[in-house]
Amino acid sequence: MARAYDVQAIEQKWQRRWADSGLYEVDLDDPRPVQYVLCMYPYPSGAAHQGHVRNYTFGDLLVRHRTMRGFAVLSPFGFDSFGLPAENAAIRTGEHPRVFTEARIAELKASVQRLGVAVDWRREIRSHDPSYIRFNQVIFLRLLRSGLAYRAEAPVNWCPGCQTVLANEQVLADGTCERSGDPVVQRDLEQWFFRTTAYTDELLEALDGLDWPERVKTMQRNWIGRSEGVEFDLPVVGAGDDVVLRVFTTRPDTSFGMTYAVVAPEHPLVELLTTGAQRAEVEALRTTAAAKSELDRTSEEGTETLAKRGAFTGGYVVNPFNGEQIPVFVADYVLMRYGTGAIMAVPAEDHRDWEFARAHGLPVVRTTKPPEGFDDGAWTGDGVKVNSGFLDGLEVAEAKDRAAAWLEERGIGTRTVNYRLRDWLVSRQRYWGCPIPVVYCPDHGIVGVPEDQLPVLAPDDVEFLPTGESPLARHPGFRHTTCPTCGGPAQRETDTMDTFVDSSWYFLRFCDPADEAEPFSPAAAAHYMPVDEYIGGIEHAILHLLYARFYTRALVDVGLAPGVGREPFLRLFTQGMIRMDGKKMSKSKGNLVSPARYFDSVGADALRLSHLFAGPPADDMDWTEQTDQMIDGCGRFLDRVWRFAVPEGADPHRRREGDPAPDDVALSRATHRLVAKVSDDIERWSFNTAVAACMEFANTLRDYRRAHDQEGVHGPTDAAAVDALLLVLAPMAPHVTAEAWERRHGEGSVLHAQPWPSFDPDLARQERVTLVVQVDGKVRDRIEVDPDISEEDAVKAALASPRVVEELAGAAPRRVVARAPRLVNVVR
RNA sequence: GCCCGAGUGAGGGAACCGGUAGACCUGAUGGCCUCAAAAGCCAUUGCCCGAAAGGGCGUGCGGGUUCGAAUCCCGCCUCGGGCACCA
Repeated sequence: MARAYDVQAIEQKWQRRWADSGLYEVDLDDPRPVQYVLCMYPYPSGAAHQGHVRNYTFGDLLVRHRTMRGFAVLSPFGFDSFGLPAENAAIRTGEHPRVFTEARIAELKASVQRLGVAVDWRREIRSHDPSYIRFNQVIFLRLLRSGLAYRAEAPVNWCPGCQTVLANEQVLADGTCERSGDPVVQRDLEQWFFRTTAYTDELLEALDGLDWPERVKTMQRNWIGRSEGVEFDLPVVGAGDDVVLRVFTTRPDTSFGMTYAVVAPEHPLVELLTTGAQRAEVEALRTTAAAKSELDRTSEEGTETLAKRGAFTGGYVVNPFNGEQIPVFVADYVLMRYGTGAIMAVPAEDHRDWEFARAHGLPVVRTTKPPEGFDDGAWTGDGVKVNSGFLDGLEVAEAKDRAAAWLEERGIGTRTVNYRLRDWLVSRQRYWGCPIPVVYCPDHGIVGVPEDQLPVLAPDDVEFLPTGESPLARHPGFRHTTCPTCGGPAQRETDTMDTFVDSSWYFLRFCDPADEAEPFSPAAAAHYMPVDEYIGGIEHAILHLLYARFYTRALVDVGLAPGVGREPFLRLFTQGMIRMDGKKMSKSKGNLVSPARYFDSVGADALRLSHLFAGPPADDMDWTEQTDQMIDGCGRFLDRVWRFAVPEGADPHRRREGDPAPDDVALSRATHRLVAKVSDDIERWSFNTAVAACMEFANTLRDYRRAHDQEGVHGPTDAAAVDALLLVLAPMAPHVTAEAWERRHGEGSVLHAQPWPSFDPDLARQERVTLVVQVDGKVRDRIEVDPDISEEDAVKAALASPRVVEELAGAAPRRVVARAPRLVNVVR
């Protein structure tokens, strides 16, 4: 495609110019009001792909736009550089993860710079840098000291073949190890945790005040999974007065309908409940349950398996509501870690209980009257209570409350809240991550490495073997150390932190990236935080965003971030993903379309513009055969803009001065409308229509110039139109607009240092608007009217329309609806 | 199964509060320019009837509310995403 200007030379020139001028560098003493615009820092997987381009195009638009609006915009960039892919590559090729990772960072950084993104590169951080590791570890130790980090036994995925713990991602869907193919089992091992559950309620409640997509907030709410209910005791038959089975339910109103109870295989009362005759069956069930991972336990379905997954213990408990004895089953679908590890079963009002009761031939007693015509299955909806003693006749909500109060009065139950959210397991048996700075001393137990000895760095002289075991665990020099307290021989922790820890505070480090004394100065963090616009993929809706919210609170509470707000991200924008052939475009799917070829052909401006123009930023975008043509179209548009702004050779348009003629005023009005429209569209993230408005304006400008070919265009009006177009396009296609501006206004005039254009609302209003005249809701005429036309005059004009006169044929209209100046509807 | 989100020309999309459906772009067709091509420029482009003027239909499907529905309500269908034994 032949272009109107030298794309490569101009883009290179301005990228250098922006970097050299420090236009986008901000400091604490900057007098301008602050904005913090941040794109989620990327895992460096190599050169940028289209997802990055889309992300950074949106972010850069905001950075440049807000800078022009007079803000000091903090726009940092960094790399989430620890992670599994580098270590897997090391195992495959023997190349050290650092070498591998830094090469990928160089590639990604080069392509981000080639995109022309405005970044304060002085603030670049990489999570594998020793300074970042150091403060990661400082924070860990502070959390440890305050009890927010702790070590405990937890069920983990264990591969017997590899003799190691696996991450969930390394367990295949069929429950086998991705490397050895052995079935993965659950094992209890000591692991490190962060106490996210200390903030459960706050994390849930504070969601209401966030300017985030409702979808993301809902996902977080579901993930936290708050459920209110009641815990109460069922006395165990024949086991003495104080032996009780405690159950949790959200439906205490259905208690009269419980016809059996179920306990988890690991439940401590299983031994006691199981009778001799049932022992073999119960033991068999417990053994298979223990061998299964939770994934297995939760993936089976159907009545047949339900029958096999539960066994009668032979024991009975008493329903305190009606004194009836009910059998106790053990089943693997009841989870020990949730609630009390035991449930009451009400088959009439719970789907799973219904299925289980059918499989085991257990009775069903309805306690909520189902609606007419509903006769089969569990009814979980509202209704009037029946068969429920003192609850009879009440509605479900009221009955829940009464039943709970009844239990509390008798001292056999309490209202409780259960959550799905668990503490965050942060230890990884991995090399390429931040070492956990802890030592195990035979005499002093867990001892944190003193802060002045940080960072604890992983040694480089390790072997990467395909055993699945971390090289750190096999490195005697790293492993054997001395106790910081007593100096005696001790063992170093060889686990590293989950990489989500790194990404949970990098936005704070960006505020003060060179600080050698502390993770960040609280004053600097308070100055820039919270992030005003956080932009990234929807795939981070739960984990990263929840962890970062937790971590920010924890940092405030342990005293590292006084004065910083508890919510890190004021506004969140989740861009849609790019799909190709119906699949997400990603490296692992092998369907990447590299931005590099567009940089080399149409240039960064055209590629950026096409991402903005393709559709709403939040929507998914399909990359098809037509996408290339669309990108070319954006290049053609930029060529037109260039030719408008920088005429080649002699200016083909004669220019006149003096008073503007009506046509000139019309162009001036269109210019004000353009500025108004683009300003508004950018505020509401409607970038695609902002681009469309620019294209429409270019058509208007073309028509104006063509119409005045003979007598000449009005110089000042024409120049103002072109300048306005360059200014509003400046955040979208920064290079070509910057060059065109400089050629028009002379060396030293920097487009992106100009203030964002203002507009006159009076001029931006349409001079004439189209009044639509309908008869019975069908369009019959269009009349050009003054935008201030009164309703009365609008009706008068409509009724005078020949088309309306014809339709009415002399009859009086039954009704006339007027919405001046847009519409009059004549109803016959 | 439950909870979200989305369905508009040949394609991407626009219509922000219920008021001209299809802005803008891509593609396609025809034309101008050219020795030719590229680039550029011009015109047409939802479907049907009609020579035209004009008319009818049309926003996944079926109903409803309204003077008026892509937009609101009810019931379906399809696609995408999240959660998925959480008691």
